[in-house]
Amino acid sequence: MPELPEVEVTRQGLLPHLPDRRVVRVSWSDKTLRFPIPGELLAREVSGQRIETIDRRAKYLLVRMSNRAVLVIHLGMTGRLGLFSANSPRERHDHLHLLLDNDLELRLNDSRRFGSVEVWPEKQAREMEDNFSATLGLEPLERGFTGEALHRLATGKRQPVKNFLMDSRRVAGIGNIYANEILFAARIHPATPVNLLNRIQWEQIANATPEILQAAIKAGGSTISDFLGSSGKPGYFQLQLRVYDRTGKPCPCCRSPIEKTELGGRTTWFCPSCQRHKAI
DNA sequence: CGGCGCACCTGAGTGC
DNA sequence: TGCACTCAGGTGCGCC
Repeated sequence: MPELPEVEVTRQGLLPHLPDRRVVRVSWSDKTLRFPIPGELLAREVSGQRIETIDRRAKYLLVRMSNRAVLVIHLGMTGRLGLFSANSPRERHDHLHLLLDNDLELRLNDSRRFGSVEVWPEKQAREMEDNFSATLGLEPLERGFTGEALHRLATGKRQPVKNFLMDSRRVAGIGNIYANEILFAARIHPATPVNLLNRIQWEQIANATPEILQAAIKAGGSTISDFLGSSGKPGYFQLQLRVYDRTGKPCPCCRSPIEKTELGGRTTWFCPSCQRHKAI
């Protein structure tokens, strides 16, 4: 569900409210998310601590505590993280609650339970974060995200470029919606094997990616069925989607009907006329 | 190592 | 109204 823009919108929504708040009490459901919720660590490393800040790496939110422990939250397909009045009723599928010292409660709701909650204890946080980050690829909104870097990452690989963009070990934060949109913007067919892309095409991808992601963040993310920002408001970028879930609708550039296919087990949309294997 | 299929879950939508 | 079926924004495992 949430991809980089939705996770970033969540982070930015929480940022004005979390730093300097103390976590008064932590509670959690007994349901297993992707992993069991680490109750003992939450009680020991998070409860009672002050929140320093909230960062994002790939699609993970990193809540940094004053003792240097880190609460790591992934929203999976249906996760939402938001602040609520502490005495408001909890909802079905609320799995984690952090009561803050201003009578607000940070709550994680996740109906499908593909999300995750982990804690890096203060003593090992540094090492665990380094190991974690080492498994993740380039951040699309950071300086190193260049055509040249992408080209280098793809050398020796033959996977379809869409799968490459969605492979978190190479590129962080891009999921199915934005992979489709980025390749449309770059005018590249999603099935093109990465070894066939030339340097101009990598530049097109490197340029289109942050453009699309920033536009989505600005619009508050995409609310397809259930994404809500931390304020409980939906996003509006779905109104700007040009190929995702638009089978048969006219391409915004050439009016050809958008086509649907499957790649890596994920539904894939593209314009058969604007996105050809051999561009330029 | 690379790439694929599949499993993990609930809920919304569709068609009969 | 109800039932059966399909599909969904992610990730990581086992397997070839």
